[in-house]
Amino acid sequence: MSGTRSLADRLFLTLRSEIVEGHIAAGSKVSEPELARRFDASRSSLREALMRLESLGLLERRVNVGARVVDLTERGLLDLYDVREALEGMACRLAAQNRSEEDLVELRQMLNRHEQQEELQKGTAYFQPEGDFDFHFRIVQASNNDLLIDTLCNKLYYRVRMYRYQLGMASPRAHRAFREHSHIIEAIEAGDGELAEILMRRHIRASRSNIEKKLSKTN
Amino acid sequence: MSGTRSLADRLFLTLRSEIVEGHIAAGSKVSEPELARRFDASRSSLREALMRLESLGLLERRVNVGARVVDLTERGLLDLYDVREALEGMACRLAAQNRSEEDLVELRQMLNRHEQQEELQKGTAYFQPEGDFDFHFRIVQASNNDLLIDTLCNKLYYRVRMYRYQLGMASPRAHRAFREHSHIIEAIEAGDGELAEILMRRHIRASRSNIEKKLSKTN
DNA sequence: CACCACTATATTGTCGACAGTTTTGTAGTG
DNA sequence: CACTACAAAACTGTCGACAATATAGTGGTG
Repeated sequence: MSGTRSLADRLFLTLRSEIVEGHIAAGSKVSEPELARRFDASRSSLREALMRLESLGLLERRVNVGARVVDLTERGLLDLYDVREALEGMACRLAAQNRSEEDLVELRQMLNRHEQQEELQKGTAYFQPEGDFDFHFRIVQASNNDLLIDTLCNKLYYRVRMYRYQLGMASPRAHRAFREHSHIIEAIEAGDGELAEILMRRHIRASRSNIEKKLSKTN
Repeated sequence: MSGTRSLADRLFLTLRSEIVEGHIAAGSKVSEPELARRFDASRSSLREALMRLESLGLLERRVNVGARVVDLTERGLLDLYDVREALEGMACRLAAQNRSEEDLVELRQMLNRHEQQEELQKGTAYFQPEGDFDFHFRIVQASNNDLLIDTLCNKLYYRVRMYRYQLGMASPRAHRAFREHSHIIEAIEAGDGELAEILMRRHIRASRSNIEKKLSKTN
C-alpha cells in the first residue's frame, strides 16, 4: 500500500505538534527513553522521529548529549522573517509568471472567503493566524517550484507556527493585511511578477517591523 | 569531548561526497544492507546517515521501499537557481547592512586571490567552480543570519555541487563572473544593500539563463 | 507469447541489549 | 563554604535479531 505511515512517522507528527504548540517547552531537553516509554515505542522509532524534527530545525542534537527543543529568540524570529521575505517574494513572482488557471481560481476563492469572514467579525482582530497562513501557503503552492514549496511549506512554516503559538505574535494588522493580500493577488492575476514580488516583500517586511516594534517595547 | 564525530556522522559525510560526486549514481537505489556490509557498520548507523542525506534533499525515502538518490532534472536545476537568487540576494542585502569589519576584510582578500588566479590562467576557463563557491559561501556567511546561512551552506549548496559535478555546469562565464563578483563586493563595502541585492540576483540569473540556453540546445 | 497467481527471496521497520560517555550526586579537602 | 575528586546513575550510540512488507522469480493458463 502507498499511504502507509510508519510508527516513526506518526511519532514525528505527534511530537511536531507538541513542540509547535509548546506542550514540550522551547529550550527543554528531550529524553529518548522517557518519550519512548510515554508512547510505548522503541528508542529506534523515536530516534528517527527526533532526527526528522532536527531537520525541521525544531530540535538540536549534540553527540552523546541528546536533543533539546530550540529556543525562541527575538533574533531567530527576525531572521525567519528575512528568509520568508526572500522566498515568498520569489514565490509570488513565480506564481505571477505561471498563472495557471486553477491557481488563480483558488486564490480568488480564498480571498473571497476571507473577505466574508472580515465582514462577519468586523473590527475584532479577525485575521486569525490560520487565515494568514492559508494565504501564504497557497501562494507558495502556486509558484510551481518544488524546492521552494518544500522549503517553505514543509520546513520553515513549522518554525513560523511555533513562534506564533508561543510568542503569540498574531498580527493585529487585521484588515490592513487583508487589503495587502488582495493587492498581491491582483498583481498575480495581472501576471505582473515584479509587482507581485515587491508587494509580498513589503507585506512581510511590515509584519516584521511590527514585531520589531513590539519587542523593543517589551525590553 | 566536543568535536567528537559519531559513526553515523562519518558515514553521512562519506556518502554525501559519493552522492555529490556521482560515485553513487543519481536516481539509483540505495540498499541499507549492502552499504552496511561495505562500511562494516550496523544498519542503525547507516540508516541515520541516510536520514540525514534525506534531509539534505540528496535522497528520497519511501516507507517500506527504501531510499533512492534523487535524480537530476533540468527543472530541478532551474528551480534551484530561483531559490538561490532569492536567498543569496537577501544574503547580499544583509551583508551590506551589517558590514562588519572582518567580513569586509575577508571578502576583499578573497577577491584579490581570485584576481591573481585570473591573471595567472588568463583566457582559460579560470573560474573553477571552487572559486565561485568560495565567493557565494563567504557572502552568505557575512549575512549574519543563521537560518539563511544554514539553509544555503549546509543544505542547498550540496545540491548545487551535485548538479555541477554531474551535469558539469561549470560556468564558462569566467572573468565576466569575476567582474560581477567585484561589483557586488563594492556595493557591500558601500553599505548599499539594495544595490548589492540587485547585482547578486542579476549575477545568479545570468548563470541561470546561460544554463537554460545550453539545455535548450542539447534537447 | 503475454499475462496473471503464487512462492521465495530480499529489504525495510521495529525492537531490546550492551558498551561508552555524559551527567548527577556524594564525600572529602582547603 | 567553595571547590575538587570520585562513584553511581542515566543517557546516547551502536549492534544484531525478528516480523511485516515489497520485490523478484517461477510456473501456469489463455
